[in-house]
Amino acid sequence: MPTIKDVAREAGVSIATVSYVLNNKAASISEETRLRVLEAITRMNYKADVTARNLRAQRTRLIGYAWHEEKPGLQNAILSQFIYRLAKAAEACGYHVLTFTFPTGDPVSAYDEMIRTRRVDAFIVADTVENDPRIQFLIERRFPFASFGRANPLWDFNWVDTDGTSGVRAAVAHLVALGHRKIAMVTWPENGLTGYYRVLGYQQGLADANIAFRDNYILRGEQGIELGRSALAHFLSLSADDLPTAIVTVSDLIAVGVIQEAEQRGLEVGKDLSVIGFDDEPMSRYLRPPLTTVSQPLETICTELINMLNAQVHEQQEKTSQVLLTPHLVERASTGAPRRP
Amino acid sequence: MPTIKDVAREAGVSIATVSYVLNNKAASISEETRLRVLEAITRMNYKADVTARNLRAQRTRLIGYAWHEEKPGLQNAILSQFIYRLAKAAEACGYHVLTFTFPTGDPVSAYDEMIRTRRVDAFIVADTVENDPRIQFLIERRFPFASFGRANPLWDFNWVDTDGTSGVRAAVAHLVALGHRKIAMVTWPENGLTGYYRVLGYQQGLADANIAFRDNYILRGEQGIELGRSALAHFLSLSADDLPTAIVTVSDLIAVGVIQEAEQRGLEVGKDLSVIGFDDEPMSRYLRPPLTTVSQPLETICTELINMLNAQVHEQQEKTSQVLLTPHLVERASTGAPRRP
DNA sequence: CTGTTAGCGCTTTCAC
DNA sequence: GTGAAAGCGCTAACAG
Repeated sequence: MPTIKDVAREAGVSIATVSYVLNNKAASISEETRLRVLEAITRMNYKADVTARNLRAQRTRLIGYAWHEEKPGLQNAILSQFIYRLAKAAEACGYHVLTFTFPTGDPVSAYDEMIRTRRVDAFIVADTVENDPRIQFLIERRFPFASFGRANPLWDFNWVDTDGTSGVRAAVAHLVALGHRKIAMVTWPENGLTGYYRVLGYQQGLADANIAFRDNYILRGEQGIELGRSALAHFLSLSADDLPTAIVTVSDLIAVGVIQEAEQRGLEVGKDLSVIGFDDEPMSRYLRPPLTTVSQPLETICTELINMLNAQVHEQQEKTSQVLLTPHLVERASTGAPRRP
Repeated sequence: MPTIKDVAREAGVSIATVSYVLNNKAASISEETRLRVLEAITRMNYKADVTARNLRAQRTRLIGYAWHEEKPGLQNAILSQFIYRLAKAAEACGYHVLTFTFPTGDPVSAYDEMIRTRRVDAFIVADTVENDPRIQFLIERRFPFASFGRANPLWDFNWVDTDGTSGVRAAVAHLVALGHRKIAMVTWPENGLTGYYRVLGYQQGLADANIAFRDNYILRGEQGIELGRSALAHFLSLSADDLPTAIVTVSDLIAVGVIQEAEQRGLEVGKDLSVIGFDDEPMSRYLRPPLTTVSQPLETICTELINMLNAQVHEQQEKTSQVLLTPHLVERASTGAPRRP
């Protein structure tokens, strides 16, 4: 591998000159030598050693992303799309994404290690939980990071999030427009922030249409498909008059469960029962019927996150920013007018 | 951030001494100074700067992994599990995984860039295709890498792969044991190597049971769920006598499509029709019925890959190795004895 | 305009 | 046993 010295020798100049050419330093290099150096560079197929550059510049151009242990069946395909888009957005700014893992019990020390060894310039945190200890830690440490997801309304840090409230609200509005009045919801356990905002959207959507909120129309649980199945079973066990005609869920996976159970019980989804998911996973358009769902604007999320990092790292900006992105509803065939409104 | 100098000053020794202690260099440091240094290190919360170390050692302790653009609906959840396990296996050896992306048209130049800038010490290549240009390039370049997946039987390089042949063969054997004789297969287009090996297993499985191979029992296509659906539709269009009682597929996603179509047509999967997938995706156990499938030994795959890299990078080993891992069949309820054998 | 030189933080000979 | 010093490959004052 040629170094800057080799190029300098080849071009008959000093290494400083090569460096100037490399970095387009205004320190005006004569066109003649510039070309000579450039020619030597291409001839030797030279590229600057990034480690040496980084040592000199005291940065790594690396963004840390902690890879989450996936609980079987619980995770969605969204995260893997997310990291792909993140890598792309990072590359557009000359960064790369360095992945690492952390033990479930102790999320913080893996981040700490990365900071102390100066492995990365910043972090992207995703899949956050309420009062996420990683975020608390990074705030205290005053280390640059941006989060996909909120953690605590009182904490001041950079985050981007999908506005789950408006997403679910739009979902409910869509159902109401179709003529539904008996709309149930399936969501995660009570302690999560993401679920909280989505339930809020559900309640707002009902309120918009002057529909009373009923406790027995909301069901909570952990596991995606299973949850969807048991949720529908639960709703169908209500008295005939109370049977919901539509079900809003907080993930496509849950919606899949609802659809499976419905088909098995001979209900035609989209006709007898309307179902809405959340995420717009790649497979959702291929379900039968294709799933109406709320689409997460992943690409925008990622570019926003990277922008925040840039603002923080480069421009030493102290002010944090928060971005709430309105998702859009993708109307497909799993929703339709109720049979008996 | 404290540097080695700060520690040296704090402990009243030279930086060399600190370095010796840090690296447990046999250059016998007296127990007394060793403790003094150690104490200074903890007091200052010091950790060696990894960039400086890397520059000195001429390595990065980074493994490059190119993130593939995911075609919506085509990808499986396996890859995202794979990269998590890979990150874990890498960390066990003091490495981290650096992700990058490449444009579909030109896979090679992104790898080239990483090499020339000395960004990574090695690559892990996954999701390979026949005659994969990335592999050809890395072989020519003589750059350390290991591949999850084969590419060309004539090329000599490090790879680990799931033995699709034995996996599908076992799947067929399972069906035969249950009493099936009319076993069809759904697979990818003809040009892929992975699909080739799996079809081979299908043929071997039939041969094992003295069942004749029929052309119209094999269907090919691209898109997972859709393919499964249309495949079943095709098979059901055969004359009554020819109707297959079991279907083997090359992915869980395809199997999902088959199951969906079957349910919709009133067939009870596991009774009227047996279906087998491949991959054992996280969600597959939660399908109704739970999917019988061939499980990829991801954890072993990843540790093997990292081992190969270690052998190549550390021990300058020239000899390549190839590992074919036998997957195991996970028997669940989507398979059962045929109704009319 | 170009070259000399001092580091960035660390490891490792080579002296003492 | 410990320290001085060279140097990994690069950038950026500072001279000239």
